[in-house]
Amino acid sequence: MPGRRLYHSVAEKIVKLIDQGIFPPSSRLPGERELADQLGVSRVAVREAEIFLQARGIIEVKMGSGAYVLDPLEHDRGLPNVSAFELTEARTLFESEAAALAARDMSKETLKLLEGYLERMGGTDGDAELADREFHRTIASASGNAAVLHVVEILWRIRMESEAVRRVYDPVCHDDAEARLAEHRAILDALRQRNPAAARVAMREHFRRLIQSMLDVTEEQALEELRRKANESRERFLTSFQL
Amino acid sequence: MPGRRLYHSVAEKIVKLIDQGIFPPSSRLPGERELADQLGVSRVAVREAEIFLQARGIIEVKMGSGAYVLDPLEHDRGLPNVSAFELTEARTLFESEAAALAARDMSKETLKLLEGYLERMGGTDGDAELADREFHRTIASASGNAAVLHVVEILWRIRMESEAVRRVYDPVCHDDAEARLAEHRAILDALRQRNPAAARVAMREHFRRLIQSMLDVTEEQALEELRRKANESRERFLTSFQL
DNA sequence: CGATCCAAATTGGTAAGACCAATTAGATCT
DNA sequence: AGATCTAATTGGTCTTACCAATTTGGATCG
Repeated sequence: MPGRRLYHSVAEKIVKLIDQGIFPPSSRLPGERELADQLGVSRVAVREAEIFLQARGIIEVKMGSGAYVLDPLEHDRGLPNVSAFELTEARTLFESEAAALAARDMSKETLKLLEGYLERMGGTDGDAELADREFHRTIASASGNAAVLHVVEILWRIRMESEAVRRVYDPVCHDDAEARLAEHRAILDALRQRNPAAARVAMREHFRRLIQSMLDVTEEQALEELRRKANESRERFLTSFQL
Repeated sequence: MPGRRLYHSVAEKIVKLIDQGIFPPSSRLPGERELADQLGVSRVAVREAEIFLQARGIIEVKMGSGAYVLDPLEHDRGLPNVSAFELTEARTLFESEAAALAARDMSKETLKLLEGYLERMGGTDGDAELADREFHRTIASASGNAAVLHVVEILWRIRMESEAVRRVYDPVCHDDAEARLAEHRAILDALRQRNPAAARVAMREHFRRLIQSMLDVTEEQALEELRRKANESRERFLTSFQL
């Protein structure tokens, strides 16, 4: 199948242009007739390619308007409906077990990798979140169990891509860099000692403090919401009085 | 998008016929011209629908031959490359934590559900595997944490759909019904006592015995492989001698 | 009677052309 | 400057024609 039909090679060419940034997310592809001209195929082949790409969630076709490149975030990514608290509780339970498993057999190379991520987490170049993710992913990988790694990767995908989770995590992570760094250092120390129980405890401690910070932030968000509603009531009352 | 274009409604009609079992996996759909007649649309609309369904991995189109319904197992399901042992180790760590979490607050309804699944697991109507899955899923659901449930569902999907895992699990599960039932009974008892530590231990014990059985099976499989290779060598030697 | 071969039938693949439906852009009017 | 209208541009559906690949059925041969 792949590559045998004309529409498939047309689709591949379009995807290449998207990947090269020539047509970034939200941009509009040339019209069917123009693309057919440029690629030296019939309009049917272009239409078929675009149907294929639409089925794959890569573009969206609008009648009379054109074909638009979808932002990858607009795909259905199969993310569950999970709150930040639920995610953090799950991470507490599962990532701590991954850390304990990894601590049994740490290599020098892995420890050096983790040290490097820790350093980047303390940096100021906006790379901290990615380094954080890689720190955790490296630990899961060091467990030597592909299923464990897969689960940790899924948890991190939820953390990075779920709107509901980000709304709570982002303000917390904005304010807690120092505590987070210290906790990750403690995790690394336990791993360096190849002490599974210590690694489990250090990882759980990290998430316990994270949940506490999240409670602070969500309380602040709830207070902000209450204040907003009180202001609305005040304005409505004054408006009624004036009428 | 959905339902707006003709090809989309054609695709939906085809999927309905597949879901109704009228065109089961591996069967061949009617030809484009015939489908176009039956549905009262042009052949182009049928082709477009089939391209869409092919992009979704639901059918496979062969030139000169026809469109064939794919077995769902032939999709790319995004399954990681995980061994049966890795999966079981991960389940040991993670499902035991889910059970401990669920044990904190078990409802009468959930316990009754679990009892029902246990009964079906002991039955002889080939329903045991599904009941087993639902037993575990219900526990994860009783944890009250959607992220935990999501992880357990993913682990079960790997268990059910990964060829490598099934090759090891199936012979084990064929032989160990009695032990499995007893272990699940122990898990249910711990949950009934709302004892998180006991639930964790019972779940881990279930997997410890499963891993032992898996070791037995894989040793048998390895011996079988050695015998097969020895037979091949013998046959090759005899053939050479005869030439 | 079974196996083989070959032509015809059937299947999907590609294209051109016609016309309809929806949107956008530009011109005109107030 | 904003509103309205029209033409241009866009995608949507269909018909027709012909090509490429596979399957089927009948004829022939051993």
